[in-house]
Amino acid sequence: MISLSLPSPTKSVPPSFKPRNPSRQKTTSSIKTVKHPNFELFKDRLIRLANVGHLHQAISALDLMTQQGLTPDLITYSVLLKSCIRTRQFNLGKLVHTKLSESQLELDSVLINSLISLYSKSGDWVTANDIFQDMGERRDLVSWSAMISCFAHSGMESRAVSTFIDMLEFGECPNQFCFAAVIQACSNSENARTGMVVFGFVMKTGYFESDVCVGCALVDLFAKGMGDLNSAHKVFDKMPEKNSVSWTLMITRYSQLGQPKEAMELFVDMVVSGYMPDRFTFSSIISACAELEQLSLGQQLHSQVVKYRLAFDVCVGCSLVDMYAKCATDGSMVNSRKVFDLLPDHNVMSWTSVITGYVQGGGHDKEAIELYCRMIEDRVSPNHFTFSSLLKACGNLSDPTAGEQIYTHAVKLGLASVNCVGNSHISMYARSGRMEDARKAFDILFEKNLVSYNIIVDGYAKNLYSSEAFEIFNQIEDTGSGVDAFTFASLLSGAASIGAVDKGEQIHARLLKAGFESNLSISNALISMYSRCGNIEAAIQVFTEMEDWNVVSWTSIITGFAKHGFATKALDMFQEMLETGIKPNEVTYIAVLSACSYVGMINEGWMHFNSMYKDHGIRPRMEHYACMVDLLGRSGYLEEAVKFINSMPFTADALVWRTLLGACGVHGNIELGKHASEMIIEQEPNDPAAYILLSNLYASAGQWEDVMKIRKCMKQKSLVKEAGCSWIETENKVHKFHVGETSHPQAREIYKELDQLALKIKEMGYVPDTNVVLHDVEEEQKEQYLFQHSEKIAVAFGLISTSKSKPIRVFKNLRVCGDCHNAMKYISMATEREIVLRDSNRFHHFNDGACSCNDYW
DNA sequence: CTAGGGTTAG
Repeated sequence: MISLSLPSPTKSVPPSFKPRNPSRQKTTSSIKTVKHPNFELFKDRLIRLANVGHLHQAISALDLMTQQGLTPDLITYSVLLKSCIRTRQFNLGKLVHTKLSESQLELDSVLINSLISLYSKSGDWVTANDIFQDMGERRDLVSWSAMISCFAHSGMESRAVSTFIDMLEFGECPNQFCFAAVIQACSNSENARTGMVVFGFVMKTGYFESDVCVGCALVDLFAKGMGDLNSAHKVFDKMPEKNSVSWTLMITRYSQLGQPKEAMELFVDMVVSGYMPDRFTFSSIISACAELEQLSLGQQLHSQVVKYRLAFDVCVGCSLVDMYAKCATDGSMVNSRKVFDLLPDHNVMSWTSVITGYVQGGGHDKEAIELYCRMIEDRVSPNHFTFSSLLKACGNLSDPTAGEQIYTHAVKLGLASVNCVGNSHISMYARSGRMEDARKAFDILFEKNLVSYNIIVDGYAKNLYSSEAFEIFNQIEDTGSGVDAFTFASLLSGAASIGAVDKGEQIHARLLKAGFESNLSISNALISMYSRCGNIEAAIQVFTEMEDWNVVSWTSIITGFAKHGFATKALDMFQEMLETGIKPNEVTYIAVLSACSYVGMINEGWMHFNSMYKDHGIRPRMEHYACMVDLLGRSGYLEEAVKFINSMPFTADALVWRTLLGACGVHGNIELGKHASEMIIEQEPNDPAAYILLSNLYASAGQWEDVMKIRKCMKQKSLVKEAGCSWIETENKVHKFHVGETSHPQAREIYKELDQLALKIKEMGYVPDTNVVLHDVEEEQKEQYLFQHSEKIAVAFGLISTSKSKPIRVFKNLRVCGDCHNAMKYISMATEREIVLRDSNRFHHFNDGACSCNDYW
């Protein structure tokens, strides 16, 4: 289960612990016996300096002693080392370690245990473990406990547990320290079962009653390990002795496990019961504010901590950095950064807090990586949390090159084997679309947990590798580690991306069985799965049967109605949502505005656009402006759309211009289209979409020379158009088709069906729209090209392989072409089948010769 | 000599 043959990373100053040369030892002891008259004097002074924390001076005193031929004894070193650990001056501690190695003294277990503690606390588990491994006979219960604890707080909980088991086999009997450490390691979903065994064990020993630390560890076992706050609270109530640490722990867990209000109430209880809140307590309730996104309360607490003189404490500082980042409604890091910059001392946590703030705030990923560089310059060593956030930033940026560099740093520090770093590494590749690398990163993990599985399943699903996604899903069920809400959510969104409604229904059945019926996020995922798979009726049913709705539920159903062309229904739902007192968010407004734009409701669109800031304080973002450009442009108000773009409070990005270019295509406005594509190319010179859209525009106007020019330009830049493809799910399998696809086993039947369809619909009045063919060839050949379009192939396959009672649901990665749209109407009439087609933008329901979009798209 | 509360991946 646990590999001991980890690649050994390069370490800083690895002192040797091999047994000393015996003759040399004799010399050492002979020096020791000859006591210089000043020896005790030097030693006393040194110890006094160390105890008051003047460590630099103490180390100078140590050097002076050695220069004068005096050999400081183990006690002197021990005091010095402890002081370094206590004051968290780990670099000085490591310096003492080097001097200790040079002194040739033989170390006893007490001193070595201090060294393990030093490296453990400085985040260097590799060196701590090397020292532990080299101890041999001298290893005692304290060493084992220190090592277990080291693994536990280095994010290697399973290794901590296996070390504990090794210890038991070795014959050591655990004490309260050891129990506290191993229970801590068990306080996560992977090891909670083991934790419960230890729980039974420890309750017989009496350590629960006698030791607050054991009690705290048990509170966490239930809270973090089992996710069961009620039981955690019961343990807390039963603790015979409480202190501010145990109170703070309980408050923190309430806040972290989604009950920040209860955390606040408990804080009041604590103060009323006469316990003094300290820096950790403040830190915890400031975090509760961040959870509640209550900026004003957070600011009040900020002024409180200023009064308590805790404002410059690193720990409180971290939570303030986090709170200001999470509560900034405009995504600005200004306040958070101000708090960070004012902190007099920075450590790993404060750096990690601000980096994480930048990453989670969205759109500040580059700054996060810059901060990391500054952190390195400041010689602060990052830990596994830091790397998690940084790799996430690289994933957000789709920049696997930077990610690989950062991952290399993690490898060097021995942190790549930490679960959350490995998981972020997979996620980084998956989000950059590099699934093969993601799979490699997944395969090299020492230990896979549920999160690892969820990431890879999600990656496969989002990148449309459906069979791989479900293969992994079956593996999860086999491992028995339990499928959780995240897995279901990933799978549902995967099924939704692919449009695999049969799979979606299966997952639905499974999650009902697993008891996730009333889980809000899952229900929301179901709404969007059914809607995105083309079954809006099922989506409505899920929505109606829910017990409670949040803004995501409402937004999902509004988006569903909008995408399926039911604009009025979408707007009615929005109204209803406001009446029930739910506050809309940015995403809700994207749904509302696009509902208007899909059907050309200009007045309503303007009304909502103006109201979003005025009535709800939501500042329109680029996407909202793009919706308005779409609404105006496609309704034919191209000049107004341009005027609108020029009046925007920020520079329009490529998305906005691409939207306008699309509208120019619909209305054949070549001049404006040229302008729009220039604007896109200026910002994204290597975006093939701009060239393709412009070339389509020229082609539909018959300007073949211009088409050729664009082709040539694209070739020079080696830009490739995203290949169009369509797919359909039948009997749990996704069949994917590209243009002119012939590799499908049933290709012969499919093309036969297509030929028959062509004849039939032409008789009914269908005229091929050869204008959309972008090649300058003969008419007849153009018609042939048209009947090789992927969406037509997919529909033909659907017709020959599905039963008549069900609608045919086809999905396309790009926008549906004009000729296909027209042909689908005829096909629906000729075959008396409903055809549901999802393109990159919206749904088209073809029924009896008409489309639900009323040809407005 | 070893211990408890603050950050993290989906």
